Amino acid sequence: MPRVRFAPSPTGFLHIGSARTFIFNWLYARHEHGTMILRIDDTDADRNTRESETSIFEGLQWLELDWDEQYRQSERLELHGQVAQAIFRKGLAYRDFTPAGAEEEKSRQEGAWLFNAEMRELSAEESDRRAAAGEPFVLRFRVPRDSPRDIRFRDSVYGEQSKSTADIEDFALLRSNGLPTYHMASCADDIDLGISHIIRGQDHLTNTFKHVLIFEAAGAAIPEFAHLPLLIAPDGSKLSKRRHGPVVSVTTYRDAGFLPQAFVNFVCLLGWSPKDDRDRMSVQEMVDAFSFEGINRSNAVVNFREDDPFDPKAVWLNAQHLMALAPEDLAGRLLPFLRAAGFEAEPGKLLRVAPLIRERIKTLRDVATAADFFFASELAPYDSAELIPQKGDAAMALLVLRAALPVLAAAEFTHPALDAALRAEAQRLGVKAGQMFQPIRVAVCGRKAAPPLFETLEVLGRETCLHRVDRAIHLLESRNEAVSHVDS
RNA sequence: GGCGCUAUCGUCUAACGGUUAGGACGGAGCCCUCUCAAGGCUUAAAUACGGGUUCGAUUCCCGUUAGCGCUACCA
Repeated sequence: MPRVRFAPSPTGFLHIGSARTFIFNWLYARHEHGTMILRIDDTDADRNTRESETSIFEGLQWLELDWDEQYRQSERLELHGQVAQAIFRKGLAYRDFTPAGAEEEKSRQEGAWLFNAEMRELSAEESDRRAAAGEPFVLRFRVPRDSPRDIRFRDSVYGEQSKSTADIEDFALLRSNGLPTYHMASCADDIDLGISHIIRGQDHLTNTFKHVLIFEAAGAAIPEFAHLPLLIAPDGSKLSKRRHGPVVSVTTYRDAGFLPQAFVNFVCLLGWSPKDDRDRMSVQEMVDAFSFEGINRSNAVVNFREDDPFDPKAVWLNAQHLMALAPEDLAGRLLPFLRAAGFEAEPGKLLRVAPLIRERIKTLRDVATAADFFFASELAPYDSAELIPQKGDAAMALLVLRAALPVLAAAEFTHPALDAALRAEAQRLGVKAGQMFQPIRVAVCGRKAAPPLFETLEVLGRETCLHRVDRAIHLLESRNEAVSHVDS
């Protein structure tokens, strides 16, 4: 049974790239009926914040994906130290007493810094003596130097990988404050937690050679690796909080009214393909179809813009998922957005409205602009010119609306009955059906673009409809007066 | 600089040596239609460049170019 982990470091909000790494791990775990582990990699006390950790959980919760085990790296420091010690005792690591940020900097700038021979060759006696004297040191891995050999591993995405030890520097295992570095803590935990597959961003591909060295030194089995191509901005730069702001945060998608399943769908299609022509997929379909073979190797652009923070395909997918939702589910998700926009929405009514707007909204948040007239007690002001139908004039609008009043007052208030009655009235008046419907639509909705008229009337109810049509008539009358006044 | 990785329409991708290089988003057009949508149909749009290998290269190899990553006592 595979065991996989998502190991974010709490140094900012959960961004879309990290979320994708979580999703790929989760998809693999669920596909293989394995174990999904969440591990907070918080060994860098200087940069970790509690707020960031909270926001990461917030982001993960929104995804509606779960995990089976949870750990915090800072609570496992003892283990990391033990593994480091074991490596040290085997002579595979050494103490480096070079003060932090000392002259080494210069030689590093010039290029190939691999190790400091003086420290690497320090005698055991002197090393022990200086350590005992309390001199701070960094514990470094002693990368084999005598006869360079190739470190190899097979990546499930990128294939066979190899790198000469001659190109790997003596990296740190323990910092001078005694805390483990990422490499150390991560490998020690991966060993201890029995991680079988490490699925992470491609930015770790070259780090993996170091990790293989650590696994070997610790006498542990080497896990499988699957590195994911990176997500990048339209200009090719990597996604960053500083440069791209909140558009890279998953909570931005949440707050904009994306459905988690749509977000998961969008993100999993970035760098992975089911190899058939499917694009809109349910979470279960993604789980079923997921495999490392479907992951490709080149970076994927999240196609956002300054003026539009969301990739058009994400928006389209969201609309697709919105339409696939059961009305009750949709209404339930719409409600908080409606309330946030200041509408006193009653759930029963929303359930009737939801089917009318589902094909007309791209995000949940759109409900505020698409369904406002259902919930507002008074219509927002609109231009009376909107009431004038195609190839008609104000007089026609007035005629139609006046005629509509008694029909609306008398007809059975159902979709088919209203349809029949208003069509008949249009015919009687000698106007086209559209010319009849449009003024009523605007009178009732306050705008031209709206859901189908009869369902709308039905949901709105007789009283509201009569009131709004009446108001529209007054609007037109005062408009006519104004016009004739100008004419004379 | 060193090392590693990558390269198909604007974007996400399919084509594991032989296709008129396919699909999706977005764009354009048409249809449907009480508006707006949704839906349907049509259309423009790509194999970075140069060498090989091969009867035949998007596909395999080499080089160039470009991009990305690592090169921290960050992860």
